Amino acid sequence: MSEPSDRPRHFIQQIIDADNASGKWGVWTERDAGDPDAPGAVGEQARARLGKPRVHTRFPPEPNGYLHIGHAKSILLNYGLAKEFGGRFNLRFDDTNPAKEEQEFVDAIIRDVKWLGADFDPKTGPYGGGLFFASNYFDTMYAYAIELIRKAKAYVCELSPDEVSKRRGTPTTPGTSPFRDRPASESERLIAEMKEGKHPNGAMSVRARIDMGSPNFNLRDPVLYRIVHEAHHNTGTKWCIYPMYDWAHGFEDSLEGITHSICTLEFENHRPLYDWFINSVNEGRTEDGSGAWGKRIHHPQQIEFAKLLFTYIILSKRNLRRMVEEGMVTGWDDPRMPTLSGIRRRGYTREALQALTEDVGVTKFDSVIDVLRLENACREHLNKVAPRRMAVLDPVKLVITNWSDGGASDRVEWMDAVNNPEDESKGTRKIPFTRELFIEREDFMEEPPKKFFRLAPGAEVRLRYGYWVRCTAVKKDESGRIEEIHCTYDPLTRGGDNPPPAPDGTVRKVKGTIHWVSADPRHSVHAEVRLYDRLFATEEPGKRTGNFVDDLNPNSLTVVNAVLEPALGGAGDDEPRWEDGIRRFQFERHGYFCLDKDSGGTSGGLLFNRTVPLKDSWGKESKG
RNA sequence: UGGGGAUUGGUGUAACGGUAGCACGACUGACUCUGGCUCAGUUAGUCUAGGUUCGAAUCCUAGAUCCCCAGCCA
Repeated sequence: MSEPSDRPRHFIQQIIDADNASGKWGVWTERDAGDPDAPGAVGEQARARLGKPRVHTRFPPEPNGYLHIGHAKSILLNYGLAKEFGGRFNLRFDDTNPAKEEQEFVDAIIRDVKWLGADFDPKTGPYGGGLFFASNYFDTMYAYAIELIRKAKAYVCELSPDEVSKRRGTPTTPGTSPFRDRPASESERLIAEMKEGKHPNGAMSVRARIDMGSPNFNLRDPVLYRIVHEAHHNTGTKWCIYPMYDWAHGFEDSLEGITHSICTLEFENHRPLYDWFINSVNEGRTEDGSGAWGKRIHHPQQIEFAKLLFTYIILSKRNLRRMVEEGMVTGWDDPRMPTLSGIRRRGYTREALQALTEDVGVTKFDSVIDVLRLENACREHLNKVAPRRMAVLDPVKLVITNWSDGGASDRVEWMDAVNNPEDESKGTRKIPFTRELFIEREDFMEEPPKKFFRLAPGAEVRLRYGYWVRCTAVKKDESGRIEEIHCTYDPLTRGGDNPPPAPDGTVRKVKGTIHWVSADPRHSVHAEVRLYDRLFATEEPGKRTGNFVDDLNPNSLTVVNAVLEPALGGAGDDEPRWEDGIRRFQFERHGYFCLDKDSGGTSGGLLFNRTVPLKDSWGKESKG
């Protein structure tokens, strides 16, 4: 199923190759390979999986915010590995802190992960391993905690959070707790009381007894459970104690049979803890379950990689949340936001994200990707598939003074326009050409600089798919603003084609081609078009002043009233079936745009978002 | 100045003791009914200093720089 690739294999693929070769994780069996009788690709994969080396990955978000493009790398990496090796991929909510987590985020995350194409559902996804919640493992984790207390590897500590912090020690001096040697029976009684809600928040905690002198602070008797009297989105008020990340995470992976637990670099210091907890539970346990402690539990391997960062973009959940809460943007799905919901609404495609993440690779080096690459990945995909349309964003009227030479002056000529020059199969559509048109104001200059190939007094240009026109006059209002550009057209250039050679053999050429839309209200539609630019004006928002707000780009949104060719008024037969339901177009010579979800809403008007502009080598040059 | 990671053109990434390659960008040019696309070409790199070796980006030693860690966050 996975495409053969000549790309070099990144370090995680190499680890898995080696694991598979050594048989480290065993093979898929009837018990965990999935339903072989399921219809289609799901059953097919389940059958194909049997007897093959196990590769089981997961994406474990905390539902305390929306997912962003950084997460896309992790999702695509984990899902991609499962797919490449014919394994399975889980979506698991790491919902161990009721104070921060909400159902809204759970729903949004599920939506975004699905949109990316990482189908975790074993009923529909051939590589789907399932949807899980860490909170469903709380009972098991609690039992493990009791086990560790009985093994003298954990204790209840009655130090306050503040005291624990104070007694943490320094890199070279060990920390202390007066409770680490108390009898197991006492700890067992207290943890039960904590669980029953007999103690207020912060009164005590359960701690692992590891090494108060470790230079790795994570090992200085880390907290396993803290008291939190708060309702949980999944377990309600059942629990008054909640497990900490380190204590919970390895068990979540273990319980789900995860083989490769992939996380980001900052968790490297936590790996000893990940291993210590599982090893501690396994101490005294046996392969066949004989003995006092029962059967050994599965021990996945944690692997860390560098997260994805971009220039001009902020990806900290805390700051994204702040932008939403303080109204710097309209919401988590504001098209300027780097959230998956935001860039989806902006018009980005999952294919672009897939291509980009594939492109930047997987390493342990903290790299920062130039946003241009994100934009380019999007252009590259959209260029291949987006249907072309004509739209004038800043209209000025163009009047063809000799239109009546070719017939009635109010006649409409229907021109053939190519839908996608990159894809002949997309065919053509008809666009109405009339005596009065709109062209882009910036496509005309009274005193053009050298190399300005567009319209100017006396100059001739091609109206794309229309006619060649030559400017003969300009009409201005009192303020000197151009109201109308008067032109004559050449009937021999219908469709925008070159005219036949003159009798003496010379071929007339035109340098510029500009787009246009009929000015006749019956043959055009209007729309609000939102032109988005970067949310931040500096490469590293917040670097200068310490506050990212200072680097907000005041021009991140420009709203214009545009006039569009009529085909944009409704879905056309020539449009692709976008799998995610979003209708995307290229507005010729402008860029890529998509219909906003609020389009045709209460106001009834069309509403487009600019996803990304086309590259513009003229704009670059003309600015100097 | 404790511990854990990392360092190859402007950016990202390969080379796993044997020709430093690829992609993006930038710059030239060609082509073009989108100043888009496409095509061709140019540009530019092994953090430093020693050592091992016939041969080092790769191994060793010392150093430099950057990132992470003292939440009852994840």
